[in-house]
Amino acid sequence: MKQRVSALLREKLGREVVLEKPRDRSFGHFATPIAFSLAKELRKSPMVIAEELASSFSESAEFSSVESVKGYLNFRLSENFLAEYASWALDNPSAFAKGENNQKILLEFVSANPTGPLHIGHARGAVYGDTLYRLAKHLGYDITAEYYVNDAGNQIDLLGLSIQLYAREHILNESVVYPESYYRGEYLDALSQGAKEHFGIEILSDESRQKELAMWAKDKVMEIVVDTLAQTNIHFDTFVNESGLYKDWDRVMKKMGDNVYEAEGKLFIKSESKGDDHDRVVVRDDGRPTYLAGDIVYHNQKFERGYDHYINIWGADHHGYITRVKAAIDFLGYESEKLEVLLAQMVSLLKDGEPYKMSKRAGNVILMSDIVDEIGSDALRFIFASKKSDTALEFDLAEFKKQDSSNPIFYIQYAHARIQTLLSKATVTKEDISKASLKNLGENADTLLFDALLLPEVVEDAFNSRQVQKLPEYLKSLAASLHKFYYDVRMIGTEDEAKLLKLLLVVALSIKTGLSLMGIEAKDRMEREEV
RNA sequence: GCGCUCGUAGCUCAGCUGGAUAGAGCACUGGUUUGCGGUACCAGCGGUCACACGUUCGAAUCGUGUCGGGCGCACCA
Repeated sequence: MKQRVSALLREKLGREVVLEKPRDRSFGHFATPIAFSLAKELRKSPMVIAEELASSFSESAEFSSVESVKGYLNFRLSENFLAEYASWALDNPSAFAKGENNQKILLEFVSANPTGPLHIGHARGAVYGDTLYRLAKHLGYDITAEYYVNDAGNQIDLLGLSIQLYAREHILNESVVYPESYYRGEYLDALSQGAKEHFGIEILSDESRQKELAMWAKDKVMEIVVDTLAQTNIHFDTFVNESGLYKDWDRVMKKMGDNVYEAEGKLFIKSESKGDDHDRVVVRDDGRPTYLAGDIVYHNQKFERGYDHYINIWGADHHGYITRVKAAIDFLGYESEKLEVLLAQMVSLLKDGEPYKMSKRAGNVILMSDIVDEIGSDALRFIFASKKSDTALEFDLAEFKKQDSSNPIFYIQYAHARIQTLLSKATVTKEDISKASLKNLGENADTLLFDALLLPEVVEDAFNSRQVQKLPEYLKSLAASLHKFYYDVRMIGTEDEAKLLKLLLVVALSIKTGLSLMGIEAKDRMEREEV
């Protein structure tokens, strides 16, 4: 709709025009303050310009009215236009709100180390990434969801060690002296039991076999990770293992040319010349590559695969890392502007107002799977998608267990279910409904119809701005409009039943489509809580 | 110290490509149809949009500075 209006204005004025939603719906469906910016160049008052523009639109079929108020230009879409659009959407539900972009995008997210289960911090990036992914797909982008598996380096050695430590204490009943850093958590129990069965009990105490143990275990951990993500409707198209990338090492270094140099027996990249604080070590003096080394070969491989655009979602604690990776991409001869890094901020949890502490050292990490068990995948997704990803978030678990309007996911689901209930009570046939006209519905209904048809704009805006919270915000307000409408207007058994139900179908379509873009399935009825 | 980021109602957060009286939910107070699920709806209460200066016809939104919170400043990942 908005595109249509924009296009008309562009045609008329020969320039892009800012369109906004008026705060007060009585002003119309769309508005633009264009007259203010024209005032200077035309040397006329904004009021006069707006008047002139308004009258020039009087012939358009798309608008029922175009008015100028205090210099603003307010557009009201015609019933015909809205009705036709809505009918089209109902006839082509799977095409509703879709777009026609064909850019190839590589979206990398989660990429948690395969050394333990996902915790609550990973969940935020996971939900954010998957929501972006769904939006992009819907808009027609050729997008690939990728998980980078850091299965090389210290953390993997540490995994082998940690399993042995755990097994020695709990399976072999030895007394163990713990080093400064190692992993802990319940999952080690399953891993050590599994290792015992797979390799035999000797591997649990043979230090020379730690690597072998770790390489086996990291695949098991990835199974846990993939499983947790699947619980939340998150799936990846591709997984790239860091360990498989080093065969290209020499070739990649050659590509970097003289942006790599040796000093003190180590290999550096000249990242300082690209705005970094100082040059970074890529290979240590003992020959072991650093974390950055892995990212260099990985990003080289990404760019060799040839996408139009790259998006990485990283935890906010990695933001200092962006410059380095971009520097490396430049050195490799690619355009680092094609890489967009989005940061997901920290999450802190409350339960009934009390902080829910997460401490790695004590091993009582809050697992993503625990939260899913506690409040369900839908609520988890909704919470994380509802907040701007780049601000720290605090939320209370208890709020999302409530079964009433204070719980937004419940509220939206209830709106959808309410519509289904009404449809099941209809005294008219499906055919009556689909043939019904959406005209002459009255003002309340027109407003609701317009709100429901806004989804395409919201989807596009949410993706383009990378602000996925716009979608849940929209769904909340659409649900509110629906509940209010339900309260104000009696539908079943009235003269207008067919057309009103058709209107509700449009609302349901929007809600259902919107929820599915958030990885949430719309419900047709709410289960009453047993009291 | 340097860099990034955030500071909007008692709480959790929207709004930020500058635009018409600053929004929602929670909490608190009070209401609601002799009707489709009251698992809902309405109203009230509550704000110097951290502060200052600047740009502009117009600033919560842009710029600079100050204060405050978070994160980062590894040859750890």
